[in-house]
Amino acid sequence: MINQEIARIFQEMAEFLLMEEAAFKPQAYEKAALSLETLRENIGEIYKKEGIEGLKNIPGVGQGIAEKIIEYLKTGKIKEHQRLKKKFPIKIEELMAVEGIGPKMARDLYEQLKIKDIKDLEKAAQAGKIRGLPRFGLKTEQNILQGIKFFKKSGSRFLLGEILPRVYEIIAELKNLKEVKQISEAGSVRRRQETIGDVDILIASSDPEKVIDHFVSLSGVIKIWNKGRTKASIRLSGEYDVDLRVLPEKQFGSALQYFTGSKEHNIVLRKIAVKKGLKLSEYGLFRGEKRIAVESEEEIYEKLGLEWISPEIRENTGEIELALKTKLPELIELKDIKGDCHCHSHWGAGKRIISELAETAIKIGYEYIGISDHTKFLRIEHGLDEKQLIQQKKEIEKINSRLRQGFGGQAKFKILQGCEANIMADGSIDISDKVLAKLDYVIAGVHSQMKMTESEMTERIVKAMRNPNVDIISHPTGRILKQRDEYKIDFDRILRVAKETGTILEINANPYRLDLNDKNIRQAKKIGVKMIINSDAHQKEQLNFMPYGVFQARRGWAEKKDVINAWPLKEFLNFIKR
DNA sequence: GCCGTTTTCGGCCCGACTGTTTTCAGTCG
Repeated sequence: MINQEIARIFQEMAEFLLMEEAAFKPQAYEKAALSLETLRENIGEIYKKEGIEGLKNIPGVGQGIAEKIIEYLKTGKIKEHQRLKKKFPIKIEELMAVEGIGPKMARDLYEQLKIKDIKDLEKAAQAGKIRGLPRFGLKTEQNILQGIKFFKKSGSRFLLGEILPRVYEIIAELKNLKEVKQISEAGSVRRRQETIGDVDILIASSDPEKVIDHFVSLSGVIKIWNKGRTKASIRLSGEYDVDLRVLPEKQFGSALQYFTGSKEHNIVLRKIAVKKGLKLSEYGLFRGEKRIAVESEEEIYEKLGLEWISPEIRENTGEIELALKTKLPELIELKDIKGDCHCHSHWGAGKRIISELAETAIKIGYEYIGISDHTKFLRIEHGLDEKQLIQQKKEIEKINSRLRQGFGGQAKFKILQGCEANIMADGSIDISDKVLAKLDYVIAGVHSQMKMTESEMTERIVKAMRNPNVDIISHPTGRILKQRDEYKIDFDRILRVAKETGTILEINANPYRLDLNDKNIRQAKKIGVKMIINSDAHQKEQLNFMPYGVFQARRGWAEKKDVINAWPLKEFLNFIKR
């Protein structure tokens, strides 16, 4: 996408300009880059429709940067960027990925040792050449080697789904201490980001020593990075790090606000504070020397003239502007979810776990569950054919009538029958329309031949959406976190056709998928395409993936009205095509 | 280079930590 390309160039220009010690320009370019990254409309379209004035309406884009955008649109490059690249022919992004290296150090390393990338850097450090440079020393050299080691084994981010359950356990255990007055996760975990670098936990206590002693002796600790008077860092057996900070009780609110971030969100809050003649930091909101808010986040936001903002949307992508006008969306909550429609019973593999899934769903408090097994094209998953689907339908009817008896004849809980059919390369579905029409709903998804061109893949999915029997598209972009990128698709077109045909897009709650992502969700909401949050459970325990889907939906600003399995079952069934 | 219910010029977010330094620049979150 062209927005991302230009954003990347501006980001790089910001780093180069820092190396040139330019004043204020770097921040300007960085701001423009960030703004383009989160921009939903295509920048080329904006220019075509509204010209340079349209570009200048983008926050952080003024005359100068608008002209550079136009230059890129017309010639495919930006002269100023070329000039900087020539002056600093280095892989700046790569070098800065090493912890402790920023633009200035990268510049010095290039100018004095001709270091252009990590390979050069490692060689120089190993040869002991870095320690002799001005403003560098032995310690810095060792830190660089350490940083390279970490960089190499990375993909060092972890899935929220891998980490959050453990965080809940740690919090529950620390809560048992009577010295712990308040406790919360902070940082990207609290914002429910898809992936997490490290975990931040905050505690309010008057006896930090005791709390920290307990913290570093938690089960599963394999390394203690540091243990201070009010903070400590540990590495857990999953190879991820947890930082703890212990604060005086009174400071908990401002510290929680500060350490939750995001950085971009906090920067804007601090600017708002400055404008009001105040100062915001982790120690509180101040007017001069006087602390006017500190104990709770609500208090801080209120004194800044804002509604309290849910952590999931604290990304400075428009939430602050809405909070100023008290117009924040009412984000969907887990308790709004009335049922789960993407659950596999592995019926074709001879398992009969439908009633177990139903029991689990009843325990969760759902009003219905939808069984949607794979279909015949996916042999390896024991996909069902037409005949098996009809047999399964009969069994589900039987279980449903038994359930009704259990509830004294009342239909308090219902099992629906769907399927997760395959969208073939040509866009057709691997189950006959006649049988599809007999099911309560039909999910269709791409499970093969994922390396098509953008137009091929888009047309494939569009054709499936135009099938009147297809209600829902599962994991619409196909990405698997840390493993595989999304398919090449024209998501705008998918959205337009979804809107036109009334097709529902899935928010797949599996922590490895989380597909749609937050940006997709915001786009869908804006266009008015409805979504459904499904666990994609392959065993009954995985029905508990649902919260991750809800977090993702919240990160995409989705409300109850946008998500059909937050509606009463009757409305849901009325909405789908049949 | 951007931006404006204090400004079209003069501002531009905050604090801790680290390593290298005798007072601070660079990096990070």
